[in-house]
Amino acid sequence: MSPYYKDKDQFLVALDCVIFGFYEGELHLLLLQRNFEPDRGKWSVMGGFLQKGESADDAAKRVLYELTGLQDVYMEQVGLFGAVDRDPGERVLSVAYYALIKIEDYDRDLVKKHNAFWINIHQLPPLIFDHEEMVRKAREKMRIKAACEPIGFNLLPELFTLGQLQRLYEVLFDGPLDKRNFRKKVAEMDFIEKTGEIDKSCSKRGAALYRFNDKAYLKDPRFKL
Amino acid sequence: MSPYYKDKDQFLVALDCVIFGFYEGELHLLLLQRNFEPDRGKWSVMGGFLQKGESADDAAKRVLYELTGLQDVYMEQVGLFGAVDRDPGERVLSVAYYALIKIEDYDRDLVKKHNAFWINIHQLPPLIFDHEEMVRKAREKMRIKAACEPIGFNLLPELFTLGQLQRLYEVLFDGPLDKRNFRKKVAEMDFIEKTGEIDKSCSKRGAALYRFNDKAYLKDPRFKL
DNA sequence: TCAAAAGTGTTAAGTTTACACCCATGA
DNA sequence: TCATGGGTGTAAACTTAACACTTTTGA
Repeated sequence: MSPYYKDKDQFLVALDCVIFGFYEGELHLLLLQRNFEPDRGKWSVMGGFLQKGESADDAAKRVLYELTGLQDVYMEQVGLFGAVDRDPGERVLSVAYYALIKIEDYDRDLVKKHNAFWINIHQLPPLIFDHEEMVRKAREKMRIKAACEPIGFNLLPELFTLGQLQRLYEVLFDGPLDKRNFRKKVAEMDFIEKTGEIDKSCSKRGAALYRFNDKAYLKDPRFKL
Repeated sequence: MSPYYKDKDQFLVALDCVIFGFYEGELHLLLLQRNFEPDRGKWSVMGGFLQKGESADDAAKRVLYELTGLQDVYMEQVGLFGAVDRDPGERVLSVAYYALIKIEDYDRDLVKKHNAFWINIHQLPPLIFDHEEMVRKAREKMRIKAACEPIGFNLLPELFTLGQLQRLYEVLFDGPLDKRNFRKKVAEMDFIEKTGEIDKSCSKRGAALYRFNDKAYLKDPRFKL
């Protein structure tokens, strides 16, 4: 180490990943029931340690991959959690991220192996350390982003109905939306494309399936629900 | 160290502080021209290293205090900057913060001692490492916050004119505001109080001085410019 | 006397909200 | 046949944007 830095303290740095999924009209988090110490049996978000030679963003992707087998996932940093006693065992800094995943895609075996479960966001158990604050901040940050950028589509399948889309935004913004007003706005966004296909699973009548066209969005990025 | 953590890598952690100030109708940053290695002579934001036994937030306050002599300053975390090669000398993680200070309050001697200068935000020199990205993200985060919470007052003196306030928000939002519309909105916010005092320094005619009443704001926090 | 910033209301345009009924189908 | 979610338009309320002249006073 260069002399300039050599008398400075060094720290363990963890990555913690708040993983959002959407199914059955509800927002869920992928949480681990720890089968290892410390705090065996308690609930936490998925974490791991930063390693020499990897960036924080890469480490967060690795941690997500280890649990879900997914790559190229929408992730954002929530921030650094740096309270001295946040981990009672040892001084550990943690960088929290959130991820939005399509819930049909993840690797069931990996998740089972980690003893992880999808928990409805309205029925969260107590979490270890400062993980509840991480979840709160992740949700808030995601909500703000979702209000002005079309990130919600990362939580939906490739093809989705307007009913699903509306329900997603009702859950994200935590309040009912008017169906006609909602559809009026969607119709104005050219990057939300009707595919011609019909979904028969959600309703008896069947509903038109739509797709988010990210190239069209980049050409004309006007999003506001 | 407990056995569970002992084989994990450890990291140097820096704090970097993007310090905003407002005077002469312009937004400025307090930047250091480094008179020490590495990168002597180059420009950077104020930084320091995290120490054992202090939280990241406390360390950021310390770093700000060391440069300005100010305490109880509005600060927000921008995020962790964790690229592997961000500091070419050594692997150093950095947690960036931004601070909003009343520019008439800081300690001139400390600033001089650190070889720091107020630089107009539109005339920034190249900065070392990833400090330009820190500044960009800090500005963006501050802008978003300033749009829905009354944090701008941290950049103004206790007493200010409506002209100063409007100019501040024009600078923050980077565009002209209509004077009559602006004043109409300010008049609706009961926590922006006319003091009865008159400022004669900004104009020949004199302008009414206002004050931000934070207790009144907490009672009825409706802010939107 | 004039330059410079302070102060003051109204109208048009645009956006948001509220609201109710028919449709197609599987059970 | 009925319960379920899909699909559709209009009018009122509200918000935002545009706009010009008078006042005061120090230089």
